[in-house]
Amino acid sequence: MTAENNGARSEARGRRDVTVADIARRAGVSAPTVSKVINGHSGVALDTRVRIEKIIEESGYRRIDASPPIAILEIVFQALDSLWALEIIRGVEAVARDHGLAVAITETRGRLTPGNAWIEQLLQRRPTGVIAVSSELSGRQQSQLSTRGIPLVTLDPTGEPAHDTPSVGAANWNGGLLAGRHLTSLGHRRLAMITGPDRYLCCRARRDGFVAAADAAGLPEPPVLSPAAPLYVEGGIAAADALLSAPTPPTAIFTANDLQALGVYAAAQRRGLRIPDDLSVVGFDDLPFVRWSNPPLTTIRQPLTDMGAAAAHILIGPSTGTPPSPIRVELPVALVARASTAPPHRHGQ
Amino acid sequence: MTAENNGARSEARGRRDVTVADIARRAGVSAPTVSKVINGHSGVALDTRVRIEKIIEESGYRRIDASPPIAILEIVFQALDSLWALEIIRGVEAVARDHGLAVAITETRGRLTPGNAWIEQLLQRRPTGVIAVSSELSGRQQSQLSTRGIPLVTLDPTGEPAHDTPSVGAANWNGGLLAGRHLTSLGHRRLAMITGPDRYLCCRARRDGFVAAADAAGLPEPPVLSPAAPLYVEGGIAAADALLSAPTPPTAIFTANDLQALGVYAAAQRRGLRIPDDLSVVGFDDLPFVRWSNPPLTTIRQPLTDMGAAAAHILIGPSTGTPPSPIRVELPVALVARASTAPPHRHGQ
DNA sequence: CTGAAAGCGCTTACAG
DNA sequence: CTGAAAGCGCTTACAG
Repeated sequence: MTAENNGARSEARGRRDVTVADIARRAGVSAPTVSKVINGHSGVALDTRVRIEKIIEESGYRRIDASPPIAILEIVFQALDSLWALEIIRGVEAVARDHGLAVAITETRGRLTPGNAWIEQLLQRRPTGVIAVSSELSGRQQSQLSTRGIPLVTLDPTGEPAHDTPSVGAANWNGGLLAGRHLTSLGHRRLAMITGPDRYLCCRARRDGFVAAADAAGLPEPPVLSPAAPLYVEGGIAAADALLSAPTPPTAIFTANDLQALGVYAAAQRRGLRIPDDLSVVGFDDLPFVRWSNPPLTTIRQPLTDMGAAAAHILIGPSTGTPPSPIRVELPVALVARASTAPPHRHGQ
Repeated sequence: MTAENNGARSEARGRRDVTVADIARRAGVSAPTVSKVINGHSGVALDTRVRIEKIIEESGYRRIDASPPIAILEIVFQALDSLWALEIIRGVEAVARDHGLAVAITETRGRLTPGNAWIEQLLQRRPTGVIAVSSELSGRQQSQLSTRGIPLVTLDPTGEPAHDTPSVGAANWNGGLLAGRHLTSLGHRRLAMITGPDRYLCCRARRDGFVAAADAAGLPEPPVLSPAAPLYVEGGIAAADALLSAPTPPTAIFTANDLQALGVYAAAQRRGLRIPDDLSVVGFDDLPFVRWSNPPLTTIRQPLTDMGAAAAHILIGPSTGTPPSPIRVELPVALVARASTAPPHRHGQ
């Protein structure tokens, strides 16, 4: 008996599979210690653990008696409550489908880092790959995945992207810049922005790009920035109310996403402000229904479906077995000018 | 060490798993002989083989280190392009989550019956259950599932519900009735409805309920029914254009879903018709964003999230192993009166 | 924190 | 055709 094993469906393999014993030998430790590392048990010194993890990684270790990975791509969302999520799902699904994979969805219910119950369950499913959308796996969770050869991609990462995790995002800073330029070139001088939660890097990038555009246009005053508001309609309403109550209110508002922009619509409506005559509004995302809002919303289009597809490709691409290279894919963004923006002070009909 | 095993993720189980050794004991043979039978190797007398196979069957033997059926609920959609789908996903996800199950999504891209490639892949995944949303599995597909003990539930069934498949839906006929009553009690006499594709039973039920309300109110003429229109904004625009071009246009339009209602908004806007002053509109679904449309849409609320949750419960409930009983769950529907409806001919401000 | 020892479920090679 | 023995990959319990 050579390459064949037991306790497992023997699959024809060119080379002998690497075993726990192999790893132990290379790491100069015993098999039980390696076993502990693989299963995330405690009782292993940090440096030993790190050394072993590295060797596991290099060797491409996989349990010999493990069932083959399930043909599933897992997506983790913080919340599943906006078309935003569905657009991403569609992109992932289209690519997964073409490769005979299903798509599994879980929601962390607002938690930035999914719980450990989640990862345990996921590990049992042995998916082909994982896409974390606006979520951050803990270091332990990341190594649990890599130990088992399950690749991870971050979509629209919320914080410092981990060094070795590929990520996909949009050109957020550029989007903010486009919004700012559009408004200043229309002649607006008193700009404001409703910002999103600070922990999202994407929101900060949008804000910085917007401020940069105002700066480049030589505006006398920088844009007024609202305190961070939730990325929902309600968040937009509250922030817009505050902004529009100022002694000299802005003539144009850029929002961190489309939902907030709809909130600005509602707040403006209540005050009898007409859009775009009295107030210009620019959103971010270009969700399918905003072209049907009244008036149709000018917004920065983020290619959510393409982003989902790109993430899926990164996961599926290396079907040869090579782990995905640590890369960052940044997809372009575009201004979609519709009817919610116009030159300022255009009163009358 | 007793029920614990190795070479496998040990899962807490109430009862000890049956092993090859157990079977050997019961069959009065050695473990290697049982092993040969299981793996289809030669060198076992026919009667021995038959006896062992019988015991394996009875004992429900499963390799201890084999992966258990995957803890996944599969949802099949025809299209994944509306918040409608996401609401259902959320409902399923919440229940699945509580039971440690993931949710997998596939899209048939407009096909009423998913392809056979889909079911082959699904069978390999061994999901815990399947929810078909507005789709119909072929008889063969249904029996492929039932053979493997994978339960199926139909959500919002499009046609004749199969006799033995449980289904979940909304009180569509009643919803149509509510819409009609609301409009007639407001004083409307010239009603119209934009209908959905005929193959959807839900759309026909909505229409029939609406017509029944008009009838009950003693209207001189039955509602004008548009030809079947796609359940999207564009479908609503085209159908509304036709309806509003009539010599004596309707004063109120009921649509087969919210997206179509937004299409009516767009068509009305183009003609300079104000809602609700010149035209009342009632939608169906109550998608989250329609309360932010301008004016906020009066609509029939369909509890999509609850429907998803109900479907998941039917699948998960019989965790004892009994198949779900053939039932139909019909969830109630409610009128959500907002600002898109008013008495007719209320011209002036 | 570490690993020798024992054990598990399963399979192979081979003697009868 | 059958099974005792040896072996595999992995894990657990526990002594140091």
